[in-house]
Formats: sequence, C-alpha cells, structure tokens
Amino acid sequence: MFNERLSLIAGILTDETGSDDAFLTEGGEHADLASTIAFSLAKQRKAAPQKIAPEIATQIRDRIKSEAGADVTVSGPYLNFSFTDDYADKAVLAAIKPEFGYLGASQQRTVLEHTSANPNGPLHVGHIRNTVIGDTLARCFRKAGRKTEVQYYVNDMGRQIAIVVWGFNRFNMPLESREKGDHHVASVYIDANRDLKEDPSLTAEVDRLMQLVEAGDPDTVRHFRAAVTLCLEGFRVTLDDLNAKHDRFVWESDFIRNGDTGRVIARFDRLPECRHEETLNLDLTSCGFEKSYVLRRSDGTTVYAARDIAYHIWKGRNFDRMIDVLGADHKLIGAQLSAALRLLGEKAPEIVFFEFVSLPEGSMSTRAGKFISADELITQVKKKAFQEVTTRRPELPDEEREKIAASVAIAAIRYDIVKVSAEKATVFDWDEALDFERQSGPYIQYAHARACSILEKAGEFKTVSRVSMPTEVALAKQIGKFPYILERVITDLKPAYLATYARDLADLFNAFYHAEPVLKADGAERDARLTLVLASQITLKTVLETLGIDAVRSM
RNA sequence: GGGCGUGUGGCCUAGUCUGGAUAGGGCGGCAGCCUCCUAAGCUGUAGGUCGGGGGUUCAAAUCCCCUCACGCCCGCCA
Repeated sequence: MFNERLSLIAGILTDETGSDDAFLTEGGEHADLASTIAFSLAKQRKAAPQKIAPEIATQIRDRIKSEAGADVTVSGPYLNFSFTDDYADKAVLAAIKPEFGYLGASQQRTVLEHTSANPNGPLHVGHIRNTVIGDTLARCFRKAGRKTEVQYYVNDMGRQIAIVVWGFNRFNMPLESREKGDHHVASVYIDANRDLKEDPSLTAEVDRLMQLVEAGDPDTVRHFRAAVTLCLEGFRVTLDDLNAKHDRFVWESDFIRNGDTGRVIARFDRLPECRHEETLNLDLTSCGFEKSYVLRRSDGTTVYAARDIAYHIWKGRNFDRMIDVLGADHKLIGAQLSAALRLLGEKAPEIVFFEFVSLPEGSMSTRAGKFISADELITQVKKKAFQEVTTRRPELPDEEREKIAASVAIAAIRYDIVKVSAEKATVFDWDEALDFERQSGPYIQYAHARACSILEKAGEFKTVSRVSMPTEVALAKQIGKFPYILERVITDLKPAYLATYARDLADLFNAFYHAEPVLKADGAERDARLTLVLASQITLKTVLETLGIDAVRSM
C-alpha cells in the first residue's frame, strides 16, 4: 500500500536523477507524495528549480506510472505524485483481508520491559504512562508480526522494599479484607518512612535487612517475597484493568541467587576501568561520566546497577532487540548501564524515555502519600462513563451499560496518555481525564460503533470497491496508510503516531458518514459504500486493539 | 555549577530527528445542524509567525550559536 508506493517512487527518483535522496514527503493537500528534489539539484545543474522540476517530471513520468502506479505533476519547483485511481480501491480491499497490518515475516525476537514500578505502593498516574507506552509498543510489534515478550522487572531487594518489610515487622497492620495489597503496602511504607525520618538511627535496622536478604537468610527472603507478592497482586489487577499484559515477571533477586550478579562483578574486576576502593566501582570517565559507577557497597552488598546489568546481559543474549521503557529520571543511569554493558562487549538496550506526570500542586511521591493511584483514576473515569452511557442508552440493561462504561473508561485513559509525545512533561488534569469528546479514545470507539451499526442494518452485500466521492477517497487512502504508520511506530518507538493516525481515521470516517448516505444508496453504489464502511470498521477495530482499547460494537 | 528535556493562539497539543508550498487538531468563545445510517457527531467563524536574540540557507517552528523560563538528573537509593 502506501509504504510500497513510497519506496517505489523514491527508488525511481534516486535512480533517474542520480541523487542519493529522493526528498520525498507526504504531499498533504497537494498530492499523495511530494518531492523537493529540484531544489537540491538546482546547484549542481546550475538551473532554477522551477526549470528542473518539469524536466524530471518528463523523464520519470512513464516509469512512475507503470512501475509505481502514480501520476506526476509539477507545481513550481515541486514534484507532486498522485496515486492512480485503483490505489484507493486496492487499499479498501487490502484492509478487509485478515493479514492487514502484517509487515512480513521476521525472525527477530524482541523483549520489551515496561512499568517495572517498585512494589512499595500502588501504581499511580505517572507509572501508567510507562504502562500505556510500553503496552502499546508491544501491541504494535505483535500486530506487525514480530515475536515479542513483555517483561516486568520486579525490584524485590531494594532499600524501599527493605523499608516495607521493616514496617511490616514493626507495625501490626493487618490487611483489611477489602483493601488491595498494593494500597496496604503503601500505608505501611508511608508510616515506616515517617518513623525513619523521626529517628534516623533506625536506618541501621533497614540496612541489616538488606544484608540478610542478599546473603539469602531464609526468614528475611521469605518476608521480602511475601511483601513484594502482596503488592504485585495489586499491580496485576490494575494492569489487567488497563488491558496491559506482561508475559513474564522477572525477579531481581534471582540474579543474585543464580550467581549471575557475582559473575558480572568478576568480569568487571578484570577490566582496567574497575577500581577497588571502599566500594567496587567503575571509572566511566572515558565514556563521559564524571562520577564513578558503584557496583558493590563497602559492606559487600551489591547495588541495583549490578543486578540490572546481569538482567540486561541475560535479555541481550536471548533476544535480538531489547527495549526498555523508563522515566526520564533514569536517563543518566540508563546511559551508564549502556556504557557498562558495552565495556563488557554486551548488547545495550534501546531505551524509550518518557517525561513525568505531575499533579497541579507538584510532583508525586509514594513515600509522602502524594499521588493519585491508577485504581482511583479508573474508578472515577468509569463512574463518569457510566453516567454518560446511562444518559445516551437508558434502554440498555445495567450490566450492559457497566460493560460499555468499563471499556469507554479505559479507552479514555489509555488514549489520553498515548496521544501525547513521551518527551513532553504533563500535568494531570481531572477535567481532561473525564472528557470523552473529540481527541479522545471514546471518540474513536464511537466511529467504530457507528460503522458496526451500519453493517448490522445492511444485511448481505457484495464486496466491491469503487470509491469516487472526495470523502470516500480520503478515507480509503487513510486506511491504506495503516501498515506504514505501524512500521514507523516500531522503527521510531513512538506510539503517539498511532494515536494521531487513529484520530485522523475517525475524523475521515465521520466526514464520509455525514457526506454520503450508505444504506439509502442504490445497487452497486450501496455495495461499494458498504465495502468502504467494512474496511473502515476493520481498520478502526485493528487500530483500537493495537492501542489496547476495546472496539465495542455498540455504545 | 554541569548534563538532559520542554517552551507553538486563553488552555491542551501535532509538526522539529530526515529544512521546503497559506503552522494542523482539540478544548473554551461565537453562529448553525437531530421528520436521513447512534449529536460521544458534523459545518462555519474569530484567535497563533512557533519563548527571546543572532546566524546558516534560494527557503527555518524545524539546523547552529547565545539567552530566558520551567522540569528532571548529577547517592555505597531504586
């Protein structure tokens, strides 16, 4: 479809002009594709671009037509390419096939790590930015046909967890029957931190726990595991609510127990960059880092970084492509991790960083209890969605409305997050979270439900594609772009592209819906429009699924 | 102090990597559209020269330099 024609035209342009770049861009309102190659050739040919453009057009016209299925026109210095009439029809028919979006066989195996929040309290609105970005990327990889394993790296032996365990030992705080495990852990963690702040001498007790757990003291290990498991059970519920799925939870402590961390330290030990001071640390100044990179504390325990390196070596050896989704606060340690891995001659991960979500009153903090939990967000948005559904569809039974509301709520939450570029810091806003209009997930779901409704009423029809009206052509062309967008997402690791695409697709479907009657059309025109509706419905459904949003048939 | 990121109409945001044709959307405002396939919809309208300044270029929101503002990071925390 779009991507095939793009590369064909680019090939002909570079081939015929001798330029190594085709200077192709999307043509916007002017054409399907446009090239500014005449500008770049102006110098070497010593002629005005307006003069060169028609010459190139004449030269390539026949090949472009026969090989790439496009017409060339000249507008001043610009070369415009318009796909021939059959393009839109082919796009419509391609979308109806089951393999739509599949980018071809690839043996490449990808491991994608996301969320990996510390198990010291519930996931909050900042953590789920990680979840939504990661899960959407994973869905894109899979839709494109890439084998992908999604992992959650469980930090089960850090200081924060030691504080939680210490808190459990100190307070007698039974889990109330209705309380989620992760929320319970947070209350223990918050209280423990308060006490540690009041009496810093207690910190020694936490240090002791960390030494014991690393040494493998059975009782301590059991306590750590119990606390982390309790929190993780809560996470699983939240992640499940968000339609986010991990294939594997990898426990950090396993890299101590299986000896990997020890072996990593031994390998570093042989490097000239390794320094034995009170701590065992790496001198990364040659890689541009001022501070030394500590791997083992003076008390003999390893730091997070050492275990993380062991984890990444394991991933790098078992997968071709290794992707981590991390908060922007991890930029420095991410760079240090990569540098350390390269020193050992191991593969470094591709890291997708996202900026923070803050509250209007400031940044979030689990320790201070200053956060909006994902569970609370989901509850509130569901409540609002239920009201909306009830207003619009009062005739539906309660369970039906509940079900739609749940899907609408997750659509609103996931879309709100994924539509914003990861590098943009955001401020959480309840009004925005509860808005289901226009640039929202429910808006796209609505376009899909509309298409379903039409198809349901249509009954049998013949599958033929014959788009002609402007809104039909625009819609069909947008449908044909889906594989191209998918490819860009997994290349650039920017799931926001898919959100923009989905919105444009819904816009174009709505425009068509308002401009051209479908069920009231006659004969062949009715069949053709129904086929376009079917292609739209399938594409919308595919895109929604790839965004992790339920493609509800009615709402 | 150093590093990284962000700065686009009242608010939110796309485009910035790969410089090109009048800077796209949404919210809010204003004016319209439900005897026609779900109005979570559609149409029209007002509002921006892309933080500021310099530079490169035929061409800059996009590249370079300086500068301001905001965020994040610079632990024997994770």
